Amino acid sequence: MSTEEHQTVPPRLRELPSRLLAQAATHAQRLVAEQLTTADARTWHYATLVALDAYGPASQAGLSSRTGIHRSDLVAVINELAERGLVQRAPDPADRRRNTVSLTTSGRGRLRRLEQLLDTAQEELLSPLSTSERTQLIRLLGRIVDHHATTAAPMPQTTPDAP
Amino acid sequence: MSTEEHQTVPPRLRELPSRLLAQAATHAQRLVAEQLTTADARTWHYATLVALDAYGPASQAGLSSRTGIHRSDLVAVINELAERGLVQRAPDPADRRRNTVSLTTSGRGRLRRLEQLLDTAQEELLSPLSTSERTQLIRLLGRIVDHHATTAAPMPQTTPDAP
DNA sequence: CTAATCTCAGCAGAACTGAAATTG
DNA sequence: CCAATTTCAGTTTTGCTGAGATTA
Repeated sequence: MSTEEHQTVPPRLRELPSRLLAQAATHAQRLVAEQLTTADARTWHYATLVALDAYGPASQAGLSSRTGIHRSDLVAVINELAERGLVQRAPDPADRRRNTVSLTTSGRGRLRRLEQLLDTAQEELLSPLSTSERTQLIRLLGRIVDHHATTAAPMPQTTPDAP
Repeated sequence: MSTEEHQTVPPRLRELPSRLLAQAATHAQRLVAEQLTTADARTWHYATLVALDAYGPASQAGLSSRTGIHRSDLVAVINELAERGLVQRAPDPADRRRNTVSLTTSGRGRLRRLEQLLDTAQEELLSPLSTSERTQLIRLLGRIVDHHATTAAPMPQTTPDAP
């Protein structure tokens, strides 16, 4: 979606929730990318580091479901993080199909830096809102996302209930 | 952004406003596209028809700023709408660089149909929210979008104030 | 044999860039 | 000569599909 509007836009269009979401998301993505670029990082890098920090070493499949990064794209993300010395990728001795990905010390440090940059971006994004409006917005968005994640949930990688 | 999450996602990630926006926007886009596809239409078709209905015939440049569709992409959109007999494209006699695009009768009828489909999609999207929560969400998103549209406003096609 | 994991190669949609052709 | 409009060709970015190789 185009992010710019310098002219009269029909109100019906301007107030369409799906369009407002698309535009707000575009601005958010831009602000986040601008911040992360200053540290030579991208959003997926941040998501991966957070997941590793929160739950410890994991296989790439595990990281995929914890971050929402597609299994196919994780390869490149881990490559980039490993190049920078932020994570370590080692074969899992218990199951040799898997790689165990773990956070290095400098990865943990980098995560703290990215947290700061992310905070800056969120602050810029939400700057027109008061504190209570921000929490309200987060609550409402969370309800929408939860509803459509659990409702329209398509097949997981491995059908979770079928025998 | 991946739209699926079947596992534990770190709370820090789950509650990140920029991520919530991205996911909500993805769901919104999917729901809207699903509806519009049943009438062989896409979001840009709807936006264009709305703008023509609201402000009357316009050049493609005018439609670009009223809908947010990139000038380059409007060509294809108008082609598709004209193929379906929903708009008419005719050279502007007053300024022969321009095409005047206008809504046909059947275009007006199609717009009413697309309005219904859009309403359905918005209803699905916002179904977990009460009426007052919906208006609250729209208000908050509108504030964010307005702020970043007027604040970070990059150059329009034609600089609007420079002499 | 079936299924999970990692990897790669490539597709599809969306938004944008740059430039040519025409006209003001 | 400069600017605006329409159009086209191509790039970039993103999430995805599909398949091969390896191991459980």
